[in-house]
Amino acid sequence: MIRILLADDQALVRGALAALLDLETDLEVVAQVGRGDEVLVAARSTQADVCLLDIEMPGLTGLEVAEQLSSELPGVRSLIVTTFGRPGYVRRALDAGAAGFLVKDTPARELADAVRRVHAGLRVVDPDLATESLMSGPSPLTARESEILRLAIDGSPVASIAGRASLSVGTVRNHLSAAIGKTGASTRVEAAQVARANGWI
Amino acid sequence: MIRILLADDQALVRGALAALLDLETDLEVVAQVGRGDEVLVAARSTQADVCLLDIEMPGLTGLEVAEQLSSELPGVRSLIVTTFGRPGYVRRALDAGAAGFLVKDTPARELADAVRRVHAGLRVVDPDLATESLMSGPSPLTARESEILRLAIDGSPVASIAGRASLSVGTVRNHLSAAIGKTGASTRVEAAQVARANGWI
DNA sequence: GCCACCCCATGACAGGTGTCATGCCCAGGT
DNA sequence: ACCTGGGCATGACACCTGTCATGGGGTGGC
Repeated sequence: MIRILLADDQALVRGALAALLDLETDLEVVAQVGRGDEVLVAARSTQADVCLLDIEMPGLTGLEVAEQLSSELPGVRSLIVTTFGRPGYVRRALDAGAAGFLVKDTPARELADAVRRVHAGLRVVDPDLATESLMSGPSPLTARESEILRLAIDGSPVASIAGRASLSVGTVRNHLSAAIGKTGASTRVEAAQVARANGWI
Repeated sequence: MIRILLADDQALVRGALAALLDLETDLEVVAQVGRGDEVLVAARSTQADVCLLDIEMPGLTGLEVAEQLSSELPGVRSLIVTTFGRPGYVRRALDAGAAGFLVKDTPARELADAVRRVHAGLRVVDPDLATESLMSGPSPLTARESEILRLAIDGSPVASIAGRASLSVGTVRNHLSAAIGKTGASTRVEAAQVARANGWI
């Protein structure tokens, strides 16, 4: 019997996935949490074998949780299950020690198999996504550029970004200009969206 | 036996919801589709009683589908089930003839009840969302302003927006300026995001 | 008919933005 | 020690943007 922990911030999706997995006789959902920072303790106390992690969660992201799990509970295997198939996410997930990566529009019947494969020690990655991930190499952005882009994505003026980043307006403009060049965009907002679409931020 | 049609673009979520609903003895999922424009024919051919509609789908949005259903198949009742609890969405959903509105972070056990209530002819609306929807009145934006904001949300420069809208740059700037004023934002991108968060676009 | 409201457009102006050149500091590699 | 590359900053410049005033055309309500 494979013991599964479900982490997704949408209760309805969480419950539905539980119903789906419980249909399988060799799978058992032993815990459900709605926040990233609740996964570790729940995984420990319920002795879960496999953790299904959404990426976008309050508290910690699924990627951060995967990292936490692989260092704190190396026996537990993480499977990222997320809405967004951003190329960079796959790389970051595997770097974080996740054993698999599925997008939510894979057929429902494949989920149980993916869990079994992950539990058996195999890597499970959406084939389309894997190739796409290899195509669009690693992030070309420096750490600072990524940080500034995250602050720029809401369209706030440069002065506000500079304030939040505790940098001068000129420096922020330079980082943004560099990011705009690297992403092929023509405004900072476009650049931020390109970066997000690629999973670079 | 209540006959249910599921429309959601994420196959995994769709399958999981089907598993959840099929646990109930009085409910039966008779069709699953991944696109908005496939709902009508599927609902007709399977004689569905209740349609669970996600809002964000390729083809047609759930709101458009609800409108279609209420005019073409008045006997079929629509229940909007979506990730985003934007205030304006509730109003638009009910205006479109939907019988209910649920966000995906409601507890899983409530879904079956919601389906039964909708089938019984009752309205089902998330209570928090209902009040929030009443608080933030209808959209203050004119049709043109909404259209321009939709084009502005990706951060493209005004000239590009003007081109796509077949308007002069000055006119676009005026519409944007009006929208910025009405939304309380300070840039067009912020204004577009405020409008999206409120379900105005 | 008149008024209110919206759409479209133009022009002018202040301030914001992206680019570029230049320079300093610091860490890592050779 | 030297060089390279990133982070940080300044200043200058052209261009883009948001605001405002103004005007013409259309539509619906009184």
